[in-house]
Amino acid sequence: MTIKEVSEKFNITQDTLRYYEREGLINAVPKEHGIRNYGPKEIDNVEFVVCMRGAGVSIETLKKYIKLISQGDETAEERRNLLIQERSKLKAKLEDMQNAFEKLNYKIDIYYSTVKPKEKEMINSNLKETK
Amino acid sequence: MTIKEVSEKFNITQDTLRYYEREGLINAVPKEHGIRNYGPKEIDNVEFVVCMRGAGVSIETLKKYIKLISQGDETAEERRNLLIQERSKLKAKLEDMQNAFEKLNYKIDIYYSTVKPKEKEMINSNLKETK
DNA sequence: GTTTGACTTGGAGTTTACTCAAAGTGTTAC
DNA sequence: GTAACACTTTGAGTAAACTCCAAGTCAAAC
Repeated sequence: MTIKEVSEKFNITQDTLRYYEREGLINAVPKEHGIRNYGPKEIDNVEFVVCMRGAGVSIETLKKYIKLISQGDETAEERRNLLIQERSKLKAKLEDMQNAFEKLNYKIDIYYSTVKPKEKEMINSNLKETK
Repeated sequence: MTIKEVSEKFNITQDTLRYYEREGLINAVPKEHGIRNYGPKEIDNVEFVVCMRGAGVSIETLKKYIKLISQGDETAEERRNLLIQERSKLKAKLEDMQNAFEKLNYKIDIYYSTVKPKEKEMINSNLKETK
C-alpha cells in the first residue's frame, strides 16, 4: 500500500504519516526503490496510532509505547501500566465530554423554544445564557 | 469572588482567566479598585467556558458565541446553529474516544494474561501488538 | 529522451492555547 | 510608614502537533 492510499484510508496527510514515522510512532516502513510500501503490520500500526491520537493520547506517549514494544517481552508489564494510565486519562476526558454534551443539549433545547415567535419574549427573559 | 478563588474553583490559572477575558470568552469582569470581582453571572460564564474547553471546543468558537450573545436576541438562531454544529463535532469525538477506550480495554486484558508466566510463551506468540 | 507526477529528504514555519516575565499599583499586617 | 502580598497590565515566549517548502529522485507515458 502506498503512502497515498494509507493517507486516504485514514484521512490523514502524507506529511503526518512521515512525521509519525520519523518520530517513532510508526515503525520504519519498508521501501521499494526508496518508496514506502505499507504492509498489514504497518497498517495495523497506523490504525492504532490514528485511533489513539483521535482520543488525545500524546505523541510522546505513543512514541514511548512503540519503543517499549520493540524492546521485547520484558517490557510487557510496563506497557500494560502505560495503557492503564492512558485509559484512566481517557475515561476522565470522556466524562468531561459527556457532561459538555448534555449541557449543549440542554442549551439547544432552550433555543429551540425561541423559534416560536409568540413565546420569544417570555422565554428570552428567563434564558440563562451561560448555564 | 476574587480571581484567585475562581482559579481554584475551576482549577485553571489566573493567567488563563485573564487570557479568556482578554480574548472575549468571558465578558468583562467588574472591578473594584482595579481588581476583578466575579459575580454569579461571571462565574456561570467561566463555568460554561471551562466546560466547553474541557470538551475541546475552540477558543475561536467560544469567542464567537459569547460575542453573539452580547449582540442580543436577533442572534438566537445563529447561536443555536453554532451549538448544534459543536454538538455534532463533540459527538464524533465522543465516538472516537469510546472506540479508543474499548481498544485499550482489549489490549490491557491481553497483557493481563501475560502475568501468568506459564502461559507467557503461548500468548505472546498470538499477541497482535498493534491491533 | 523528456515531461509528468508521485514520491523522497531535511528543515523551517504555523497554529492553538496557553504561560511567563517585567514593571507597577493598591491594601493589609506590623 | 514600610514590607509583604495579591493583584494589575502589556507583550513576549513556549509546547505540541502538525504543515509546508525547496530541491531532488525515479518510473511510466508519450
